[in-house]
Order: sequence, then structure tokens, then C-alpha cells
Amino acid sequence: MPKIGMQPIRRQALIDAAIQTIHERGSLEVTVGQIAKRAGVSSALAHHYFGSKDALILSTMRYLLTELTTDLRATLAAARTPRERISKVIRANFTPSQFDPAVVSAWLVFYVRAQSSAEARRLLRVYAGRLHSNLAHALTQITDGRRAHAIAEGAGALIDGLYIRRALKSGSPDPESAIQVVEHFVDAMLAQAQPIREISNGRS
Amino acid sequence: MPKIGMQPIRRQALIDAAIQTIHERGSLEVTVGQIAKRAGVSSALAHHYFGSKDALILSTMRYLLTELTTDLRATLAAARTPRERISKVIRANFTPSQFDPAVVSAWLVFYVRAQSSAEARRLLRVYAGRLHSNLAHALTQITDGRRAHAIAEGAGALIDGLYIRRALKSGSPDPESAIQVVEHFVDAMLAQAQPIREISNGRS
Amino acid sequence: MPKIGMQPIRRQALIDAAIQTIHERGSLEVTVGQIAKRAGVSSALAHHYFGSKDALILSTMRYLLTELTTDLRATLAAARTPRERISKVIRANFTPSQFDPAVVSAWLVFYVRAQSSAEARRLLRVYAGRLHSNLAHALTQITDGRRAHAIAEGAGALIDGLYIRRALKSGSPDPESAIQVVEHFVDAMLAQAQPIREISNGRS
Amino acid sequence: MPKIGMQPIRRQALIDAAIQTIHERGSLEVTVGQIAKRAGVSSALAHHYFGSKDALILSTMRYLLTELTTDLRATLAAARTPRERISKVIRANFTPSQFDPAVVSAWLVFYVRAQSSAEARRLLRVYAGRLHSNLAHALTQITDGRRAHAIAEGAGALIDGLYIRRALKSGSPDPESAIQVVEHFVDAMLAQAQPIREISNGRS
DNA sequence: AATGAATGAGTTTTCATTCAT
DNA sequence: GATGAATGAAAACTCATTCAT
Repeated sequence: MPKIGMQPIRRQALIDAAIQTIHERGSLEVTVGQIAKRAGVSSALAHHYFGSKDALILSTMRYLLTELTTDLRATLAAARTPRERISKVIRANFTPSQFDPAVVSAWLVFYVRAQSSAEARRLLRVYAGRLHSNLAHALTQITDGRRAHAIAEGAGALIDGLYIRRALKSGSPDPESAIQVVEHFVDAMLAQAQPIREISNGRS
Repeated sequence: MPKIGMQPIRRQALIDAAIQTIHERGSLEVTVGQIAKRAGVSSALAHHYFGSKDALILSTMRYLLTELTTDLRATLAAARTPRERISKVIRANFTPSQFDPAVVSAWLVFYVRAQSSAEARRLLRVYAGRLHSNLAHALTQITDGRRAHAIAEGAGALIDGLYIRRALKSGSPDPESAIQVVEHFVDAMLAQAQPIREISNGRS
Repeated sequence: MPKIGMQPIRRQALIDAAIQTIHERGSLEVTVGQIAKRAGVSSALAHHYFGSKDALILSTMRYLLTELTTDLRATLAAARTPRERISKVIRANFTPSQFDPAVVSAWLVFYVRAQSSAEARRLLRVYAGRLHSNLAHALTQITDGRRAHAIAEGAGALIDGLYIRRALKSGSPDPESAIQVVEHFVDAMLAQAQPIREISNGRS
Repeated sequence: MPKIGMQPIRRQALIDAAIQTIHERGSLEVTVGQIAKRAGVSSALAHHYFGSKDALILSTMRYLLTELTTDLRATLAAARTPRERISKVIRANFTPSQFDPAVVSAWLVFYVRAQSSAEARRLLRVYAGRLHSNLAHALTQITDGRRAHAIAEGAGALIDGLYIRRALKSGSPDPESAIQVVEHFVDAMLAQAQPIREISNGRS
């Protein structure tokens, strides 16, 4: 019963299935067949719509990056102070839709993929760069530039580290605790920088 | 005339080859054949000595973990103060032999492998646990237990994050800069915890 | 509002596209999808009109055979002497529309197809038979029947050989030079047969 | 029961099987699986020894070219006069091992393959060039250079044409009749060139 | 101790073909 | 009349693994 306009529906279904399958299986072991089966279509259709397994994986990466950006924009609008903006940026990385075990697993695969795919590497650099500039921009308004960049760098690595460790843990994720670790890091680094002035923390 | 005592030599050669091959190829794409070729033996021999590809990968993990422990013990002996011990623990993770691009790539593969292999997961938890207890033990002597654990947790995640990001970068690694990031983190967290007392930093 | 009489238009468009596509791609690698795309229609339509890929290829063969016959009839009308008729028959095979690189490639495919398809084999035999009888008929008026058939046989093979070799060459085809080769062959064979009588050559 | 030194045996068996399979099936439709099965091995082994289907096909081409050269050398040694040499060159192309239906089919496939593979094209040009120079060299000693090349060119095309037509016929091949066609062609062309002098024909 | 030989099972990918609209 | 949707079947190719020597 083929209906018209299925393309975007199928594409999204396949991307969702890719994320789920990556999570369940041991990451890179995912086959197009498994993904397609989970999406309820034939593997031939997956190729029809994406052209290749690689393209499907890359589209999945792009989708997650877009989601991250969307999450961030939505939350950033409400921020008043620079410190608040920093908190929003941090929090955006641990949104339920982002810190979902399946999504975290997918990110890990992307990091591995980046070792061999130039395009995957580029996408991850875009992500890292965007995160860095978002944080650094807000930080520059609170502390000096050199320090702002150092903190942004550290926070970025810390977020990645929490992700990778999350992938190892079983049970449901604990975004709040992860957020606290990063917030503490930022607070501590800022406090050390300006030991006297009190910093207003945007967290509720 | 079969040589005696070849087993340990071959095993080590294959483990070394596994690390190098993982680095050169796109990570998980490594085949037993590639590893064996680089080690200068047949793939059949790799199976003879390890039983399976999985066992070879796990042995490689164990080897790197042992190396890390060895590096740590060697450097820890000279530490006088708790803060110095912390610095030594951090530094042990960025030893040239550890922060080598090939080794970093291998770690990434292990994280992926851990998603599907219980034994790999166990090994990574052993590593994380050992790192955590080493740091927490020293930190408990400087700050309160709750805070000590939080800092140890953060430092561990930060180290992992720096590793994963290192894998994305091209060029030679910069261990000193990575060490500084973690040291700053610890310093800042400790400073925030005890704003008055001066902390002795074991770094030269 | 479905258009009326689209069938012949679509069929011809698909046949033309088949010839072009066979030429551009590596011969037999042509897919129905490629042909349909070049014709500006969906592959489903190609099946609608031809029933199968095989039928499309066979229709393309039939079309080229018909063209050859048409070319021949047009030119044959003006022939006065038997020798002139022979020249016209030869020349018909090297008409710009026949010796076009795309058409030559298509013929090659047909020969291959003939290996596995009885119908394709039959069509090629029809072509060979028609060429032979055309030549032999005219030749019989100049030389004895046995020799006439031998010359016709050789000329046919020579024409095929020039086609197959043309497919290997790059650059634009050189019909005149090919025609000369066959004409020389016929002249020489006739001269050997009747060393005394002068042969009138219909070529300009 | 794996024995040592199987590689050359398997390679040759696969090449032989390729020729046979190409003949039986519809040429290009041959799959590695079919060839391997006929050779009594797995398709994986075919890939192991040749690397790819293309490489197997090309090796088969090279083998047939080498055989042709070998056949030629063997027969050429006994030639005394230039005309005899020409006859030997012609005959070498219709040796039972060359004009075998399976081999003829294979050649046709090579011609098709040449359309898309540069290496296959190169090999066929080598063949054509060698045939041409062999013929032209002997012809130059009997007639003028321009004519020698023209005759060599025509003879080459004629041989190819006879091959391609042979592929269409059923039943056992008739090498003698094909040889006669080419010999007549050469005789006739030479006679026309030097209508007076008698040419000694090397044929028995 | 070591390996060349060999393969089964599985992977991506392609394509002719069908069908509901 | 025309097509987007969808797939089954089969292709090339890969690879961990086994085994006789």
C-alpha cells in the first residue's frame, strides 16, 4: 500500500532505527539489514533512500547534531545573564533526548567512525567548535579571554568524558548529576580566577 | 626444530601489532589478518595463541591496563604529599607510552567493544575504578570524603574526555597541555572547597 | 488527462535512450533505471511498455535492424549495375546513423546477448542472412555462384570485424576508410576470380 | 586435505573454469560463484587467489593471449618464406585451442569488457598490435609498405569478424574454412597489388 | 611451532520487477 | 498514462576460523 510522500517518513524512521540499533547491538556491528528490519522496511529500501550505509550513518549524525542545536536554541532564549547562558549550554547536552542511552551509544560510534571518515570527523569538529564558541562567548563576558577559552576547552572535554562513561554504565542515565559535575567545574574555575567577586549562578 | 618459549614473544608481538593496526586503520575495521601480517606471522598463528579475535583484543586491553598500572607505580613511589600523589596519578595517564596516538585509538576501540563484550566492560570498569580509588584516596587526605569523590569522578571523566578528543586531532599529542587542564580542574575544585588554606601543588 | 498515442513516442524514446546508455556505460552494465532516467521517465514505465528488460533490448535490436534495412532500401534504389549494388549494400552498413559509436556499442551488446537469448540470436542471424543474400545476389551476376557466396561471406565477416574494432577505438569513427577496406576486399576477390575482365566499380 | 603449492594449480583451474563458464552461460552473466563451483572450490577462494572478479577475468584474458603467442611461436619456427609466415600467423588464430567455442565466447566477453575496463582495452590492443605487426612485417617483404599495412589491417578485422560470427553458430567450429577465407583475402589483395608476379603460397 | 589452504556465514550493494494510486 | 514505493533475489566481496601438514 504505497502512499505518496513516504520519503521523509522512511528516512526519519531509518535514522531512528539506526540510533536504536546502534544502542542495542555492539555499536559498529550494526548492519543495514538490522536497521532496516527495525524500521520495518527492507534493506534495499534503506539503500534506495540513503545510497549507502555510510550515508545513513552520516545522516544519523547530522540529525543528532541538529537536534542538539535545536535543544540549545530553545533553552538559550530564556537566558538572562552570561552565567545563565553557560548553564543552558551545558544543560542542552544532557537533555533527556540527548543523554538517552541509545543516543550516547550512537555518539560513541560516531567518534569511532570519525577515525576513518573525513566527513564524520568534520561533523564532530563542527559540534566541538560550536560547543566551544557558545561557552567561550559567554565566558568572555565574565572572565578574561585566555581563561575563558581554557574553561570552555575543559568543559567540552568533561562533557565528552561524561558521555563516554555514561555508555559504560547500566541503568537509566542521571543527567542532573552529570550537569552538576560540569557546573562545579565551571564554578570552581571561575572562582579561582576571580576569588573575590561573587558569581551569580544561573542554576535554579 | 621448533623453538622453545616462542609463546610469550609471539603473543607480545601480536598485541603490539594490534595496537598499531588499530591506530592505522579506521579503528574497529581491524581484521585478524591485518594484525597478524603486521606481526609477521600468519593469521592462523594468531588464533593458535589467542583462540579468537575477541580474546586477542581483550589481551591487548589487559596489556595496556597493566602498562598503565606499571607506569603509575613507578611514578607514585616518589610522591611525598597527597597533592603530589594526585599529580602523579594524573600524569601517569599522559605518559608518552599512554598518550601515544596509537594507544589512544586503541582505547577508543575498547570503549566501543565494551558495549558488546561483558569482559571488555569489566576491564574498563576496573580501570575506571582503580583511577577513581587512587585519586579519591589521596583527595580524602586533603578534603572531605564527599568532595573527594566528586573531584575524583570529575577528573576521571575529564581524562577520558581529553583522550577521546585527542583521537580526533591530527598532529602529535600534547600531554603537558592535557595534564594542565586536569591539574587546573583539581586545583580549582580544591580551592573552592577550602578557600582559605593554601594548597601545596606537587607539580614542579 | 491522459494523453493519447503516447505509446509509440515513449517506446521510441526508451529505445533511443537504450542505445545512448549502452554506449556511455560499459555496455552490458546498463540497467533499466539508467535507460528510463535518460528517457525522462520512470523505470516502471519502461516495464509497462516493454514488459521486461529483455524485451526492451530486443526491441532496440529490431529497431536498429529496421533502420539498417531502411537505409539500404533508400540507397539501393539508385543503383544501376550489380557492382554498384554491392557498393550500396556495403555503404549502408557504414551510414553515419549506423556507424555511430553508440550504435556500434549497442551491436556489440547484441552479440553478447545472442549468446544467451535465442531471440537475439535469431535476429542477428536475420541480419547476417539479409546482408549475405543482398551481397550474394548482386555478386552472382558478376561471378560464379560458389565464389559469390564466398565473397559475400568474407565481406560480412569483415564488416562485423570492422565494427568490433571500431568499438575499441577512441575518437570519431571513419566510415570512409572502413568502406574502402571492404571495397578493396571485394575488388581483389573479384579480380582474382576474373583476372581478365575489367570490373566496373560503382563508387564515386 | 590442503597440500602445499596449490596456488598455481587453483589459479589455472579457475582460469579454465572461467573460460568454460563464460561459454556455457550468457557471457557477462557469469558470476564468481559459478566459476568457482565449476573449478570445485568456494567463491571465497577465487577471491583469495585473484583479489576480485575483474582480476580473474583479466588473468583469463592474459592467459589466452599468452596461449595465442605460444601457439604462434611454435608454428612460426617452421616458416621459410614470408608468405608462409603469413599463413602461419593466420593459422595460429584458428588453432583448435583458440577457435574452441568456449574460447571464442570468452573473447567476445573481453571485447565487451574492454568497453569499460582500461586494462582490458590495453590487452586487446596489445593483441591487435601484435597480430598487425606480425602480418605487416611479413607482408612488407612481398609488397610495398602502404599496401602491406592495409592488408594486415583488413586481415585483422576479418579474423575478428570470423570470431564474432563463430560465436553465433551452433555446432563444432570449422577452422579450415575460416582460414581459407582469410587466405583468400590475402591472396586476392596481393594479386591485385602485383598482378604479374606469381606468389608462392605457403599453404599445403 | 607455524602456516598455506580452504570455507561458511554474513555484509553491503544492485536491480529487475510489482503494485497501489 | 504514469510513477513513487517497495522488495526478493542475487551479486561481489570479507573475514574469523579450522585443519592437515
